[in-house]
Amino acid sequence: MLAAMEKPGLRERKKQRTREALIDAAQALFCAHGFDATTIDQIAGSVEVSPRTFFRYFTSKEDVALALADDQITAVLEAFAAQPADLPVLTALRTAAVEVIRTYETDARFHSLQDVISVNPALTAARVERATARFAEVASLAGARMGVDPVADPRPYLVASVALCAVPTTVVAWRAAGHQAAESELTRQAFDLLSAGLDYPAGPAVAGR
Amino acid sequence: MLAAMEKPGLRERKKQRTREALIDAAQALFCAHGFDATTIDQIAGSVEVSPRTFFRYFTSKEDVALALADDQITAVLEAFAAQPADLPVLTALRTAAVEVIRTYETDARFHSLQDVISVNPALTAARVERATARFAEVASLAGARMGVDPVADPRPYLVASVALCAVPTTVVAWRAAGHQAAESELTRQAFDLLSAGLDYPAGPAVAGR
DNA sequence: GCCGATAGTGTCAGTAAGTGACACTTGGCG
DNA sequence: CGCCAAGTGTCACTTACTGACACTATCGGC
Repeated sequence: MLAAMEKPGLRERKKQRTREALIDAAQALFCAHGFDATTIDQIAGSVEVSPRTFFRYFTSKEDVALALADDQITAVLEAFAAQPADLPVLTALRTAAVEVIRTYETDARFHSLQDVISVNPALTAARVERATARFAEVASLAGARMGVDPVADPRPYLVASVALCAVPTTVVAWRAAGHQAAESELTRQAFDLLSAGLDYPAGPAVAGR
Repeated sequence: MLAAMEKPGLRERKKQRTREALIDAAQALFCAHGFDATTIDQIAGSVEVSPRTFFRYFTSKEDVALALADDQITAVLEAFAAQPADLPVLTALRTAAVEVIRTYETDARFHSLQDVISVNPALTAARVERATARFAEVASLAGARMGVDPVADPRPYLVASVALCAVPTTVVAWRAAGHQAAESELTRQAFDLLSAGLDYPAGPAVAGR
């Protein structure tokens, strides 16, 4: 079960190359013309592959756009599991998330794709959908960390949903509003605010609106 | 601008009836056969209207399914604005959300539609999309309540995204996991946990996995 | 009560996503 | 070489959704 580092055979490697090529082509086209304006025919065409074949690699147009986002979630999961066991949940999760985002932050391809996703509401929502599909995994890890049963206690689920869904969404909204701070910094900030609790008291009336 | 309670004319009323009829028909069909298995032709047909006309009332199939969800968000917005100004943000938002959900909780139609949405990932995602579109409104209200500028301070946005996106998602996940508690109760609980902060310390190792 | 502007609807033709069936090509292997 | 199966292309099809244009029914003024 562990030994699988063998060179995977010529066929397998070709398949992998096709997959990568499709992702690259899709990203390039999405960045150039936008998500909606790009057709499957174009993506497939620019890799010299039939549209039918595209759908043998990706279940939908969204799928190819979110391939990297999926990898990112997986990476956060792994980093979360690797944190020292005595850390409070959100602290561990924050550290994991920030670590992962730091890794991607230098990747130009990642950034332009990030923009493509942020700009398109349907894509943004689809990313949340992907995240939702993995709540159970995060909740399970969080529950173990807290020493509670994630089936009996709603808190691990809440932590998972906030981390996988609210935090990235907030970051996107915040960026879209014109604040160009680094993703990792915004993420760290969001987690810290969540740690402290969100029930801010009423303040003095603010001038203007 | 205030006087608009006039009987809106025969034409307008007919339009409204068609809209309601389409929503009802769609809901019935969705509940009976599921979202994907229901076609626009069926919905339009059962109201004796052309498919083209359907798209003059709703921009998409999702749109008709989420018509009620939109109303719900609007209701929460209004209830939030109506809360006493000296309440802490999350407390006010929690009260508003619980009030609204209580209202809908007795509506059988709402419940079956809720199930239709939860069961379909694409619909769930679309609902998140709708919620995301209204972050700015909630953030603005929250900012005013906190006495801070929602453009300069990320906290109102965080509150908005958690309330509109993470909380309902958690509730759905929690229900899907088999816990049949009332929506309003789960929502209240989620808000209370958020108020207290989520950074739970590491606990003793839990038996089982 | 007639009549013209206009809102609402139907018809038709078209694009694009996504799927199933089947035939073909090509890598892996005796 | 020649077989098997994975991978791919082709074709035909369904369905969501859109634009153009013609038709019908309401509403306003006369």
